[in-house]
Amino acid sequence: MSRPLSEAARTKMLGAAQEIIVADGLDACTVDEVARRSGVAKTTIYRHFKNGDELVIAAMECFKTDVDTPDTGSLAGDLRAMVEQFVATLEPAVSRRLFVSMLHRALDHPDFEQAFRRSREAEYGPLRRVLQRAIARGEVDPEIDVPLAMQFLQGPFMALQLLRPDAITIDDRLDQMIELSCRALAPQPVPL
Amino acid sequence: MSRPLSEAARTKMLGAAQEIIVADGLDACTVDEVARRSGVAKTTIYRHFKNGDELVIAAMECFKTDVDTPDTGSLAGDLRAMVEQFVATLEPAVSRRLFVSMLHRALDHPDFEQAFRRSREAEYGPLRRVLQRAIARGEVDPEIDVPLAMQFLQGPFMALQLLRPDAITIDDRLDQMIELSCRALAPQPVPL
Amino acid sequence: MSRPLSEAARTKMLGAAQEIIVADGLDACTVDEVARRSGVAKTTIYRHFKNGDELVIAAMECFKTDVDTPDTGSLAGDLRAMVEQFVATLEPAVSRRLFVSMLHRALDHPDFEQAFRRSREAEYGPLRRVLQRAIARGEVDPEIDVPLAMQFLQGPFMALQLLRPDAITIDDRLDQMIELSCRALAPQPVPL
Amino acid sequence: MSRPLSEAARTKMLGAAQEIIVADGLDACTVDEVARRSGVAKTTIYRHFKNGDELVIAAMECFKTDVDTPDTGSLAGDLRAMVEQFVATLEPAVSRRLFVSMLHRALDHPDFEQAFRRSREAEYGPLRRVLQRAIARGEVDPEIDVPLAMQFLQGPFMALQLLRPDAITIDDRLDQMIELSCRALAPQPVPL
DNA sequence: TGTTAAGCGAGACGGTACGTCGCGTCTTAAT
DNA sequence: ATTAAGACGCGACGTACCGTCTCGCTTAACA
Repeated sequence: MSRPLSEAARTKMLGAAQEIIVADGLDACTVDEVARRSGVAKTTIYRHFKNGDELVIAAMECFKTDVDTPDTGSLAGDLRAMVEQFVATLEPAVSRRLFVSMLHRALDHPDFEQAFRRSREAEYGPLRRVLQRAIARGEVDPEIDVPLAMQFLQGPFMALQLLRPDAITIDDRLDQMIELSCRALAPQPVPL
Repeated sequence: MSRPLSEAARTKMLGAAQEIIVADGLDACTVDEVARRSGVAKTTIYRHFKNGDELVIAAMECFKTDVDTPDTGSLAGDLRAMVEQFVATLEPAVSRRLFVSMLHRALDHPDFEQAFRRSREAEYGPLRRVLQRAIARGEVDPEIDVPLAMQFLQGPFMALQLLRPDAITIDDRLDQMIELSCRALAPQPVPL
Repeated sequence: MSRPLSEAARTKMLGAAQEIIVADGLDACTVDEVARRSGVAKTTIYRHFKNGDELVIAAMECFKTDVDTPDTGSLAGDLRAMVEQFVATLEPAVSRRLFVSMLHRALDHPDFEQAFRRSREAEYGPLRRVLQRAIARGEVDPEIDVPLAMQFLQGPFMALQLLRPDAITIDDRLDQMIELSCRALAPQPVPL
Repeated sequence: MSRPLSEAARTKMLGAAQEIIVADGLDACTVDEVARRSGVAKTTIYRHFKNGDELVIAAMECFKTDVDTPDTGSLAGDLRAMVEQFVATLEPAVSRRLFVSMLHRALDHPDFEQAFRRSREAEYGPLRRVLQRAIARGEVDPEIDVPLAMQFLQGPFMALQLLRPDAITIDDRLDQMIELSCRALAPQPVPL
């Protein structure tokens, strides 16, 4: 019966939060700073979110974009297309920062843990579809354990993303990696 | 005419720092807390280390243990042995925390970035030797790009460690993943 | 063609305001609190008064009671009667609070300054009449400056009211004070 | 055995507090503002004073100056000298503000009540001595109740200070009022 | 008797102060 | 000179009010 929470205020504060996150990282995204940058009063922020963490999590959710399910006709092509989309969506250095920061916060804060998990799920569907199509095509061993295979596919990519400060680039190295992954999952040749 | 830095104090503070790190994580390891727990004065800490980060890094270095180079006769066996040693060295949940925290700090602090890199290098030698023996045995494609192969071996393991809150356990899943990794690197069967 | 301001609402809010003022003092009489206690919405309050100050001032005006002009036949008797009426009108501790609070607000807010002045003028008329009758009776020096004498009469009373936390009581001290005041205003004996 | 509270910090914050008080009044003297103006951190202020009220009270105490006991040979002269000193010490408009504000805060806060009382006691000694000398000289009725007389001397002056927004000035009005006060306390002429 | 402008209740909004916490650094006093 | 203790500046936190503004419902005056 009373005045609803202002959508404008919410937009402004989430916008500011996202700016801060992209520019200076998750840890710079404090309630005070969001209030300063957005012009929204701190009290108002606390009306929308019960604490600073919730604000940050909400801002992070906004980064989520729908992940397409490519269909290039080959597993390698599909994987490459997914990486390309990933890279196109967010500056690789930024996404690396965010990934690490989320992982870090998730260590101690269940809310972040869940948010992180949710954010990863967006990729699971497309990847699973890609994988299953590859199985159907006979590119992948039909007896493979799908969750395991998915984790296996993500692993080298994640190592690349995390351990290389220069982050991911679309290059030969990536292609080689994808090729190795495909080979691992390929149906075993029947031993003579 | 002056007094050398007390080795006893150094020992106490590093010990306390390690205790804190294992028990509550890297972020709990502040100068204040180390002073509290060790009984060593903050001033003293700052005499031994130019700032809190250095203290933490020094404490982290102490965790480093020599990584053996196993020789079981097969790549899969060697990899498994390495994982087993890794798991035996430090509680998996703890090592996961530390890995993530280091990664996080490395984002902004070059000192941590270097420390992190150094800590990883301890594994590179043994892993490289294991890999090269496998090449010699003909288990791995001799034309493989070694750095790439290493990243590829570490990747799935890292994904397992990071994305599973229950951390790594030695089980079938691990074995399967090792098998996939080996298969990825195996020489290509000569097409008929 | 529209709806007039509700008299009922006005009554409720002024009533609540007065209750608060008497019970907890002027500073507790905020728009929020009046809204809470009266059940009238803040909006409505602001529709009746352009701001909280006006509400408070209006509530204060309601306390004003006509001050009688006593006629006991002597200046001392009249003064005492006035004090008695003053004390009977409002709990001394309360009137002390209000006096001080009004004085305080008057420091910065001209509206309160005027309200305070108006509230004091209610006493001026009766006091002036009492004084002039005393002059007529020969109790007071006919050449006295009337405004000065009035302020002089109020002074000790005000000191009593302000500086004694236990506020004013009708007692010997008061009688003595009145006697001294009368003596000061008495016609000077002609020096021989 | 540890580092003592910094006298420099204390000086800076009290100085800033006094500046604020004189310039903008007691109510503008908030912890935040003192921190801003003095450059002293808010936390440090709370190390020196357990809350904002204590800071304000401490700042007020600094205004206290020794009140001289004049000796002009007549009660009227002494009173006038005291008023002159009072006026010379602090801008009348400022002292009026402070007086009212202190009175106001004293209503609800015992700490301020005591501070206010203490601040007034500085005048009591000199005034009492002046009064007693007047009694000795025969200017004042020797059977007078001293506390009553003092209140009586202060009262008209206080009325002047409080009720005149233009505050006190040294002028005829003041002289007349002093004369009335003296007359009130004068020994009663023996009735024939 | 239906329309409609305004009153009305509820509470969101921006603002400012509060007092707390934890950090890394710096200073004193004592060993 | 080293140590212990803790003050210092900084800045985020979350809370409490304040006065104002905005919503959506209701109601009273007019047609």
